[in-house]
Amino acid sequence: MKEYVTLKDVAQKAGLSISSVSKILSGKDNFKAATRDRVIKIAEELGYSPNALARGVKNRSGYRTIGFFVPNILNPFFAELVNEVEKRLSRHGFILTLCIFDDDAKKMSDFLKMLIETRAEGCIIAGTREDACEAEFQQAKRFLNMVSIQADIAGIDRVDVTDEKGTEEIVNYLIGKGHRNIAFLGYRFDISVLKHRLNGYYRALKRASIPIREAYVVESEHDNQALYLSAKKLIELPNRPTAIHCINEFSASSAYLAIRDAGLRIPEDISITGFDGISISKMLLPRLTTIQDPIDLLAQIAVDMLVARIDNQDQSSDNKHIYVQHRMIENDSVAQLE
Amino acid sequence: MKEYVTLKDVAQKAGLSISSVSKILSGKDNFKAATRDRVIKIAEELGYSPNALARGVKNRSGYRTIGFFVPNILNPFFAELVNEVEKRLSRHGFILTLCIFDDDAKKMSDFLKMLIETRAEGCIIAGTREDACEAEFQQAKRFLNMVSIQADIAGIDRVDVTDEKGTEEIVNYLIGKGHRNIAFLGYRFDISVLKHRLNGYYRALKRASIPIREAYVVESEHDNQALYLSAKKLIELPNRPTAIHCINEFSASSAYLAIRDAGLRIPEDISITGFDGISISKMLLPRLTTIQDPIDLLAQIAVDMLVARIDNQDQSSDNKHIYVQHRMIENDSVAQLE
DNA sequence: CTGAAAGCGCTTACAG
DNA sequence: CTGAAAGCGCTTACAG
Repeated sequence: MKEYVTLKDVAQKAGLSISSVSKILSGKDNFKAATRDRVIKIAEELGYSPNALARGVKNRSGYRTIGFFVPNILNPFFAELVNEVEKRLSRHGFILTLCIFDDDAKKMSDFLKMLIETRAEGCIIAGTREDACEAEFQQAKRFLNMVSIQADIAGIDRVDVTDEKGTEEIVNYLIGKGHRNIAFLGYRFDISVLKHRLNGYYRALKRASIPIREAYVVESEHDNQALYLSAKKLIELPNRPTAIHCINEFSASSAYLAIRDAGLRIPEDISITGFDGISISKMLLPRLTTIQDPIDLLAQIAVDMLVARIDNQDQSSDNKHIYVQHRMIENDSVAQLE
Repeated sequence: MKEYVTLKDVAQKAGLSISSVSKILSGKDNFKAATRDRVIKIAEELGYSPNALARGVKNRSGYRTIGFFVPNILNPFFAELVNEVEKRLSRHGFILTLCIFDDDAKKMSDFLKMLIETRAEGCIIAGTREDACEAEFQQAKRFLNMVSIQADIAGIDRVDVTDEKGTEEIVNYLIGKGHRNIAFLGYRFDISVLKHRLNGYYRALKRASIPIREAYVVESEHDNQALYLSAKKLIELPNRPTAIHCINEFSASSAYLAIRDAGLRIPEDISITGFDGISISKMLLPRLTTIQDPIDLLAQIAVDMLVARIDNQDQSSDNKHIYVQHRMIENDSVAQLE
């Protein structure tokens, strides 16, 4: 550890008491301008920098930090979310510390522990797996203000997208275009958001009396390679689907790649739809028909709810659960059948 | 601020002294198993969580944090970098706190101040603007171990990509394909990395005795929209370039969009090249010919250098400057002229 | 096996 | 206008 100058050092050099220097340096003056200026100058010369830890022991006059849990950051959805959340938190004067937990429950619980011991003010949890660290999070509620963005943690404020309705709408749209062999790519049973999206898919099929085919619902890890292989598996099915709805655009982009590599065309051979509305998917050709969710709104609501809790403006004991409305964007990745 | 249980509370309930409880709870025992167990149980019941700030005042037995400065996180290059850096730091037992500074010098210097006051162990700086907060960074060297990734800060360890050579190589390649009207998209004079890339471009042109056209070097802010408009400007030039080398793939993707929207084809009407090798650019169709730089290596070297400084394994007073080798990836975005 | 005391760096009533 | 004293929550020699 590097050497730091303390109040004592400054006081010594200035020939004053520690408490006087403390008051001067934190602007709680009543001192002669001359001595004040002198002290400030000496502090600067010596390179004094207040010890935020010591300060923080007594009163949290120091820095206010918020932890942010994201499953990964390679999916641009989360990168955009981090961007929006950080921007807003820093505007409120908070520091963001990031935990990219990446399916590692130990990492999550270590980080949570650190937030508590370090007396952070709160945390935001995005898209965790179901019951990952559930017990730890429940305990942490006593110490930390918490809100979640599309994550299933009981008893905290929460903001969500209309996942089920959104998926239902776009699958309905596919059905309206004459598709009946519709696959569902990227499912993971342990992520609650995806359960809702899957439900939307089921509901749409049911309404149209289309039987559910197990082979059409493909589970997959959420990295590029796994998604690519899952898409490939779908394409090679004896009963190849005419449309694939992807649980998000990160998955959709892998599907594009797999379809292209198989020598097939979108949408002539296979139609594709997605979910999220992240900026990179504008790169996809043909343009992707998708469900857009407003990432900036998710971030804004989450941060506002959290700040209201921290400031005690919101003291209600029942939890908010806010749904943010999706919007369908029709583009060129879906063919009309027949 | 939430209520926390202290050692005193535990001691009281256990009928022991604070110091005894402290020793027991931090495992520095010599106590009867019975009393130890009792204390641990009481601590748990009460929900005791040690105050890391108080601990940290004396000795940094607590949490070790590293600050990471990135200009933005919407460019997947930086998202991937954050991912790699975070993964490695957490493996070394460090917490990452993130500053997305986004051209905001005030935000940078506030964050730097916070790192120092909070007694962080070091920081990593990626891709800053030239002389943004130069003075502050120089001062901070006294307190913080620092390394940079492609950023120009005097007197610290540094890792870079062979930017100039890489750009020269790919522009040479374009020239070899018969191109002479080659534009350079996405330049910003205040980012030193881009100066090196621009130099590579100039050198290649010079070697082929191609005169430099000012209109072909387009400055642009680095967000999607600005880049799109800059690309558009290039396309509409009376003397339209036959090839555009983009300073990175984030820019290239905007160029793709602009070209497509103008009703032109890649590479038949305009050839495109990029720089970085980020995963999303695999989505581009036709596949982008580009210079790949190994992001994981950049992160690894930066973290290793930083950790060596923190652990005092590296005490050398002269700074390392490591170059990581680029690699050209030939794909389908460049046409052979004539 | 357990505790009293001093100290980390700072702040904040309370005096003078 | 300035300082002595107590305290924040914890740790660590030093005693016993």
